[in-house]
Amino acid sequence: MATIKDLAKMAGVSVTTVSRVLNNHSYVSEEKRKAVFEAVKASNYDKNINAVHLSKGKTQLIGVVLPFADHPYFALLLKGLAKQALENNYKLVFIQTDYRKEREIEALHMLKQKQIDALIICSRTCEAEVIEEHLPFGPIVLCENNKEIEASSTYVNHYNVFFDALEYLYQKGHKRIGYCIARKFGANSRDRERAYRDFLKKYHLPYDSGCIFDQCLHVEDGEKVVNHIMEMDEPPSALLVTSDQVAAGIVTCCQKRHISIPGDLAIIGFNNEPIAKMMNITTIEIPLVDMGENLFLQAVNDDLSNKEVSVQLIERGTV
Amino acid sequence: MATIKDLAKMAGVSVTTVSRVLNNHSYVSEEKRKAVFEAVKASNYDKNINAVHLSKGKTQLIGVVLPFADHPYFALLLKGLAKQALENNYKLVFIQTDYRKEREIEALHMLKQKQIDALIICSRTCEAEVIEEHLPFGPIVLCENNKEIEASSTYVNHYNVFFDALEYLYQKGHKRIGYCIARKFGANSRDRERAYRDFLKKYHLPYDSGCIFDQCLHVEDGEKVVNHIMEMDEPPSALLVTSDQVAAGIVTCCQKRHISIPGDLAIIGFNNEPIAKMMNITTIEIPLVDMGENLFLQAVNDDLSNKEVSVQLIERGTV
DNA sequence: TTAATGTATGAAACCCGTTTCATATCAAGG
DNA sequence: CCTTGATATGAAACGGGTTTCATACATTAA
Repeated sequence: MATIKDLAKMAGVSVTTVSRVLNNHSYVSEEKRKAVFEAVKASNYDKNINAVHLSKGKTQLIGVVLPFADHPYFALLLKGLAKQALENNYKLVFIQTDYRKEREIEALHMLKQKQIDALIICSRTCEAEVIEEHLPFGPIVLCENNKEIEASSTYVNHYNVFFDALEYLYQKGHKRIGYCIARKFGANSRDRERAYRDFLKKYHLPYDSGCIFDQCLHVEDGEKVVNHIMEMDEPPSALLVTSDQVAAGIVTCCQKRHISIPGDLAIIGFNNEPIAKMMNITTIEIPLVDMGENLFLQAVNDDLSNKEVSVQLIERGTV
Repeated sequence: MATIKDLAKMAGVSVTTVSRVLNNHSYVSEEKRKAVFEAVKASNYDKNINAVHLSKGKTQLIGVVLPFADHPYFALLLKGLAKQALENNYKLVFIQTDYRKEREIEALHMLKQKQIDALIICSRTCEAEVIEEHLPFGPIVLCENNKEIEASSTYVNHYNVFFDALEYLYQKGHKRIGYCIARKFGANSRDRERAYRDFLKKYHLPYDSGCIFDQCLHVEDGEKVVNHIMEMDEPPSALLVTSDQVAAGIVTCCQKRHISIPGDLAIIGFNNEPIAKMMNITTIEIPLVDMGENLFLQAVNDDLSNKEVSVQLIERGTV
């Protein structure tokens, strides 16, 4: 491949002038500009973008950390991220962690190594301190309600959302409510557990860890939950299910087993995924695409901000 | 940030020696090796990876072109890609095209600019010639049955698969069969249309463009299909649906409308997505994660290969 | 004893752009 | 006529690594 030096020789100008032409700087005569463009065409020249990156200290690359993409929650966040990346002339580096710390650290490392200009962590596994250590190397944006870390974030207030949803079910007469989450120890899960405990305390209801189902992510996990519930002495009469995928699985499975919804079991899903509409599942809509877009913008605008997004209960047929 | 020069000064050695230590080359005395490591620790040094990229002419970055990730088909491909990327110490650059040519070209451009070492195109929109033009700049891997382009590929033989599926339905007594696809003009869709026409010819059945539904991607598109079918004078008795998402939408919608499946309408889905199992949908399993893995490996091993993967009909309750 | 080989180290070239700085011309303003 | 500012251009430094080449000493084989 030709280099900028070759172009300079071909066009009979200095490399500086070539660079100026290629970057649309002013103060270049029309004559030389033309000569450079002709050389570009003749040699099928293209920049070695790595030289640009090195020189500028920027890569127009933003890292995105998420456990996996084959779930609507992350796929929709990613969609929003990708949309803004495109509009702002950035590319995304996709870092799939499977919730493994070392992979998240690898992503942080890319920031330190200047391979990416900023890092967006859609779901965190590392300790807060590890994140903080890397803050000097570039913007890190989080998708959680975390005031402890000095970083921008876009998040759902899962404490409030959960509490409100529990209240809603309580008003509908439910006294024994359970919930399904993806993993026990995420930041969001902890907020939800706090809300759950506070709710139980408020109404003097007993806490039963058997009503909390974790590892619930995909449609097929709904079946596990239903199987489990059928074996319980005192099964919950209502379930908060933090993904409509799982909610859909539960509803489908209950149909097979002739468990009436909402009669025997009420369900509130999350995210308002398309399947929730199709299956008439009551759900809490989270504007995931918007959140993705906002996360991206926070990553490139380096002033700190924390944005709480609002969610909406969509009442359908499962409560 | 400290540079390799600073380290050299601190450790009292040359930059060459520092580089050797950092890259684990032999022929460095234990004494100097130690001195360098101490300097690294003391200065919290890390490489500027862009300098490495420029120097080596490689970035350990592989571009992935796909229209969007919020669909199991692409999300699962991506999962396989990400798995192998991790194992082989590469990162993926995620390029969402929404099937827009200019974005695909941008991805090809990244290859020319050496920002990525190879490009994997999961779903192509550009003309073959555009791809071919970029072949000199690095490996391009395709996810389609294309012998015309001199590139590696991993693909499903959609002609055969479609033909076999149509035969299967024909043996079950269906004479009027339709199908749902995502977009009319992809490579896969053309193969399928050929199979469809050949099948009709073989059994002297009439071709009716009204039995072909495109823009079918998500669950909610299933509803559109059902609405359309209900208004047809001669509706198909069976449908090949190239995504279980849509198949699930159709099944759900038919339940609401009291259309019996498979009685009034038989359905064969594609991909064997989890929802197909939950909803007992007959489907053709495509090993998407494996395909993703293979695509990745083809991208980094630069010898050409074309791998046809085999699929499997999973008979369940919708035929 | 000598030639060949292995070990150890550093100077300098190289990868390929961007940017600063110096220099020069020309037109407008005072 | 002189100063100032806009226009135009190029040499060289810079970003920060990797790699080639040259050199030197210590072994080892012949």
